Amino acid sequence: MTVYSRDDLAGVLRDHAINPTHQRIEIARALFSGHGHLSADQVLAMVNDQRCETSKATVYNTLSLFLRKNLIREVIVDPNKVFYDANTMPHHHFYNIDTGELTDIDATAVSVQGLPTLPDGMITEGVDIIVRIRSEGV
Amino acid sequence: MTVYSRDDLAGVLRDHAINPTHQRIEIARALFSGHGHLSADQVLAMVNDQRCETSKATVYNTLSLFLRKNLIREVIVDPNKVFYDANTMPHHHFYNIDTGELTDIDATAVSVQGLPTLPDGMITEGVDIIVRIRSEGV
DNA sequence: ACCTACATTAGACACGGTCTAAATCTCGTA
DNA sequence: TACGAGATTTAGACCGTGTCTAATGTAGGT
Repeated sequence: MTVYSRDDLAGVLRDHAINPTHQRIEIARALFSGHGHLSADQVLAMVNDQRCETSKATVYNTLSLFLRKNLIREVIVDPNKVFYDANTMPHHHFYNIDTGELTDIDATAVSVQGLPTLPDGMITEGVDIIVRIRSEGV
Repeated sequence: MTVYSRDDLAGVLRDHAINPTHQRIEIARALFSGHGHLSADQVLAMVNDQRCETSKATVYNTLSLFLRKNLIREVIVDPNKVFYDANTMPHHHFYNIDTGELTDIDATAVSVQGLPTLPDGMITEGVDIIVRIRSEGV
C-alpha cells in the first residue's frame, strides 16, 4: 500500500485531467489513505479532521467528478449508502452482511462462464461479483 | 409466466408461514404479476390502483416480511432504490445503466471459478453477479 | 486591475425508508 | 353474540443520504 504526498496526489489528479484544488487533494488523500472503502460521509469526516474544512456539497461534487474521470469506483452493496473504492484494478468484493465490511477479491484469478450473449447493440460496461458472507451459526 | 388468483396467493403465503391478510395478498399480487423487478414505491402504486388501499408502512413491513420468509429477493444495483424480485430461483442480473432496467440471467448455466477461500468461520450467503450494460456509442 | 470560467459553500430541499402510538382486525373462548 | 389478547395496519412524524440553488470565492489570461 503506497502512501501519497499531497504533491503526488496533485500529479495524479492532473494525470486524470482534474484541476488539483486544495479540497480535491484532501479528498483524494482520504480515499487513497488505505482505509479501504469509504462512504461519502466518512470521507467528509476524515477531511474535516484535517486542516482544510470542506463542505458536504464539495465532497459529493468531487466524488462524482473522480468517478467520471475513472479515478475511483462506486460499490453498491448496502441499500442505504454508496461506497467508494480507490482501487481501480479489476476486482470483486466480499461483503460481510453482519458488519457491512467490504474486502477486495483480485479479479485476475476469477473467471465467469456461461453468461448469455447481450441483446443487440448493447455492450458490457463491467461485471460485478459480490460474495455475501456472514459468520457461521448466527 | 404463471398468473395467480388471490386464493392461490393465499396458499403460497400460508406455505411460507405467512398469515394471508388482504393487504399481503394484494402486495403479493403486485410482486407476482410478472412486472419483473419492483421497487417499494412501485408496489405501493400498483396496490393502490386496485380496490384495497394500503399504507406505505404496510408495504415496507410486508416486503421485509416476505424477504425474511424467502418469498422474494432483494436486488441492490441502484444507489437510491432497492428492487424486489419474485423470482427466487438462483439467478443473476443484467442492469441497464441508462434505463435502470433489470433482466434475469439464469444461474444454472453460469459458473464462477477462482474465488479465494473464505476467512475462517465465515460462510457464503450467496453470490450476486451484476452485468452492467449500456447501449453502444452513448 | 478586470473579466471570465471554474470551484466552493451554506442551507434548503427531495425522497426512500423507519418508527411510533393509536386504531383495527382476527379468532379462540365462553 | 360478546369478549379479550395478540397480530396487523395505519397516518404521520421523523431520519439520513444525497441533490439543488444561488451567492461567494478563486485562478489565470489579457
